[in-house]
Amino acid sequence: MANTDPSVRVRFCPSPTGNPHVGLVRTALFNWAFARHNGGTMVFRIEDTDSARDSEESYLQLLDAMRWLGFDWDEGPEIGGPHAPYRQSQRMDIYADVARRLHEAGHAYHCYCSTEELDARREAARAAGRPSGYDGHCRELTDDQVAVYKLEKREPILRFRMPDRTISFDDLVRGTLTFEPENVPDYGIVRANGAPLYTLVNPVDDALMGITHVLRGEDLLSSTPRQIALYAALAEIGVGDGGTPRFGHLPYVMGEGNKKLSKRDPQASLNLYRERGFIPEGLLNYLSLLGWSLSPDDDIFSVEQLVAAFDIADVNANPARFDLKKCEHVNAEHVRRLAPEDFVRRLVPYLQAPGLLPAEPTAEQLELLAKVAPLTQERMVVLSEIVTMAGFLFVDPADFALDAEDAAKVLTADARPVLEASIKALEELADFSPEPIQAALRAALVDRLGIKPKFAFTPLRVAVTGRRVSPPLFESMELLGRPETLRRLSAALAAVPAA
RNA sequence: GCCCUCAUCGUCUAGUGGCCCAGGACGCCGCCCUUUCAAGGCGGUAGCACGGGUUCGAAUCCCGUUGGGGGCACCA
Repeated sequence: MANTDPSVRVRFCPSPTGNPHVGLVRTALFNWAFARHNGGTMVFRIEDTDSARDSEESYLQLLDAMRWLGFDWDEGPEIGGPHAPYRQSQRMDIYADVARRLHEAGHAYHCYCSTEELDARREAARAAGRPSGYDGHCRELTDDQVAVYKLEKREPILRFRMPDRTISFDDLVRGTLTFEPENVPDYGIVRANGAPLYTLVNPVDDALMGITHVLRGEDLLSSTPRQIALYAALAEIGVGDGGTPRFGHLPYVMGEGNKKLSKRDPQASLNLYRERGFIPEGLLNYLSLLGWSLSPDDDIFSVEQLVAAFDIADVNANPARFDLKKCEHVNAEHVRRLAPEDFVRRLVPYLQAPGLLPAEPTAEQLELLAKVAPLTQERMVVLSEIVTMAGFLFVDPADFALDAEDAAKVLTADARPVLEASIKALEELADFSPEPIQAALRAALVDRLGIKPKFAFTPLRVAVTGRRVSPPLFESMELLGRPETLRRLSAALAAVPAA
């Protein structure tokens, strides 16, 4: 195991817009694993400075997602900490003060350029083959110029003054990165209406909260030199302890084709995976494989194993495509590893969703679930499959219906003798449990009628469970009970077309 | 357009100069097992983007090309 460092302080700082998505989860996972591996501190901060896009609902979903995934935090919403509050919307006074001091110290200046002017000059720069960032127009305005702008009732934004020097840093996953000053233009840090921007609040809070390692998405890579410059300015005016965090830029999680998985992409939605019945163990295992690996020949591992081995230095730099098939496989492996009681407990909500179980299941219902669960555990990929696999046991007999396609394919005239012989054999059976059921049906159908097992049992399966794919047949019959089993076989017989 | 970045089977990856005519996993294709579907077992398919260097030796180091991705906001 790599050396650990308890002084590590990392943060996960999403902005509450839209639903949590898998890219966000992977970022949270790596930060959390890094903190826990080192015995360091995990800070959870909410970056809600964009009132136009942030929502309380999204904030609540974020908290819920973190808890469901099993991520805990040492400082943050609901538990507080030495740097509280941890929602940026509650820290506006701090930012206003820092912005003022930055301005006074000459690290930032008022910029009166209008959006239209900016756009026009940007276009011109592009056309001329020059870098298209801010051109420094308002860097050194004279008092007269400012007076004119004020007369025109222009409201300035506050813009950070980038130093005229090469900035390079040692990225934890990419090595040394270097940026020349002409490519890192001055940038806005406070809106004209006084609201601070992410470009200001993110580094300010990282400095104030003593963050030592910033592990974030690759999309923030090119803004890193700006933040490093801001850090230096903050140190100069006495904000934070003067240190600059190390940065590690995680590769993208890509969707279909070659585009980054975006929040709008349905395939990216964490809620979707929860609803389908992915379990946190499976999802986190799979997500960790996107850019990292535990060992050369083992893809399936626990969160504990991940934490024990995780090092940001081992993370790949290249973007990874999200592969649903593999994600499902990894999840299935973890479903199989669940302890039986745990498995049963997690199944309950998936049967409640379609109304197969009430909000308060009875003891009998839970007992039945406990009996059928083992028959389904190793053939299940996601938990919601319990509905199609075991729904036939929980559905009200009056509502039981056969899968139309399966019935049409299997319950043909040929099935008539099979059903008749089966009903007879099962009526006469003394002990209605799997072994005797199998023996009796085999004798009646395979031995006596000479039907191949596959053709003998498939019609029974459809008649009893409603579909061609189900848990083992004889166990299913036992759990259903003789009366209902016979009733369904008779109903199927009645529906079979005459020969 | 400018800047940054990435590049091993279809996909995720192992590989940090000799252990690699490249290992694992998912997928896919066969076969076995079998009351269905899975699971499991066995076998197969498929890759170092290209071109130059450096070196006794390169998937591994350097340069270039090509291709992918990102940034260039009063979003985060």
